[in-house]
Amino acid sequence: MTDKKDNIRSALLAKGRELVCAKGTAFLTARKLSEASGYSVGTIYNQFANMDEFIFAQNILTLEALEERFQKILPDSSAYKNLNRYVDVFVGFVLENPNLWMLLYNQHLKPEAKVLPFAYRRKLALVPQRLEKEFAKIFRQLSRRERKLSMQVLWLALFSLSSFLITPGLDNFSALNKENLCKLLLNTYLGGLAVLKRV
Amino acid sequence: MTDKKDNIRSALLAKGRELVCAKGTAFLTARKLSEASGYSVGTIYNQFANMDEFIFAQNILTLEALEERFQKILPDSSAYKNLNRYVDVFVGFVLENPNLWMLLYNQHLKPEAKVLPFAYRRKLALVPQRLEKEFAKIFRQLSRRERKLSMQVLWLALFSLSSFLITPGLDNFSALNKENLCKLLLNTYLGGLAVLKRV
DNA sequence: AACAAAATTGAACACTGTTCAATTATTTTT
DNA sequence: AAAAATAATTGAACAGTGTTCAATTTTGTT
Repeated sequence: MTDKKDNIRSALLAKGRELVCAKGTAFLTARKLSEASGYSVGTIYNQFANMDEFIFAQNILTLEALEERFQKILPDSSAYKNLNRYVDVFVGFVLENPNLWMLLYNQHLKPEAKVLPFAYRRKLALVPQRLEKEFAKIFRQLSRRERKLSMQVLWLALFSLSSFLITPGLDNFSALNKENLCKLLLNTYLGGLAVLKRV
Repeated sequence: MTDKKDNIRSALLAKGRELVCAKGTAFLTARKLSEASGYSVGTIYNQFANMDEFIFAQNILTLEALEERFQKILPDSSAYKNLNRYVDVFVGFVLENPNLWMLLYNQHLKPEAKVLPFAYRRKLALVPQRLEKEFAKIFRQLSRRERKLSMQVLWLALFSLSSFLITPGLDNFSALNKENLCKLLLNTYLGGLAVLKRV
């Protein structure tokens, strides 16, 4: 019973993922998911409290897929190189899965979504935590507080910037490819920290 | 006739602005605007091709209000101070008008809105243009191309970060107030450019 | 005053998320 | 194996969304 329930849940998530990837976030509606999956609208609401919860479940899968890519990275002795590699992988993932990432990013901007679900927030926090480890190697002299702050600002900037990477509006910036956009931000910021904090 | 038409247009925009400011972007619907303004739904569509166009007209007003604040700034001899002042005013405006800014920012993330209207893009471009003037004073040695690139990255980072300033999700970052979040990004980035480009 | 032109209207259409009584399927008990 | 109890699934119905357009009302002209 729980088995079958999970199967339906998984099937819905898989079909929903397919829909989003192929046609975009606007196509992820209860009825279209119902049609595509073969399950009725009511069944969707049996498995998920509402469509927002469905999207959060989807976003957790997205973050897990990103984590998998991070885990494949072979660590270098240089923290700078590692950070650049992380950003590379991050941007690569976002650009390869624009619609899934849009689905994720949009949730953050919804005025209703006062507080993001715990499970989702936990998964999301894993990304900057990875960066932080390398970050700490470079800025040992900084106080714990200062380091955390600087890292948070960097991550927020990269994360929010990621939304623009998958927006047609960015196509004006033809001079610079999108991977380098983020790496320029990263390295300039790191350089600034190094000089301003005299590390 | 054109007079009255403009009056309706202005009245609709004013009421819509009121609605957004008071109740949030979700309350800006054709019917609610119709009720609040006293004009029928059809009249709204007589004045604006669709709700998106209404929102763009609204966003242009928002950018003009921001421009007004910029114009009030007394220029300093230090370009660094001027840039900090601009960011101060920018962040201040965003925080004082969170719902209007949300309305603006959201348009950029809509997958349908392939290309933003020319009039809107022009207004939006005015903001980084202001920053660029001060930016150029500091980084004279940089090539035109390099300067433009660095400036674009900085502005994109600040602009995208602005969306987070008005998101409840950012409340975790209690350590740092939101004004300083952006100024930390600004000054660290400027410091990084200065050292990396040996200016 | 009668006509012509323009502006305004709101019911109607197709869509959205969500609910919940009725149906169907499954499990348990007799 | 049949009957009863329980659980899962359904889709019509409700309230909301953007948008259209024939019918009405208002305005301007002859």
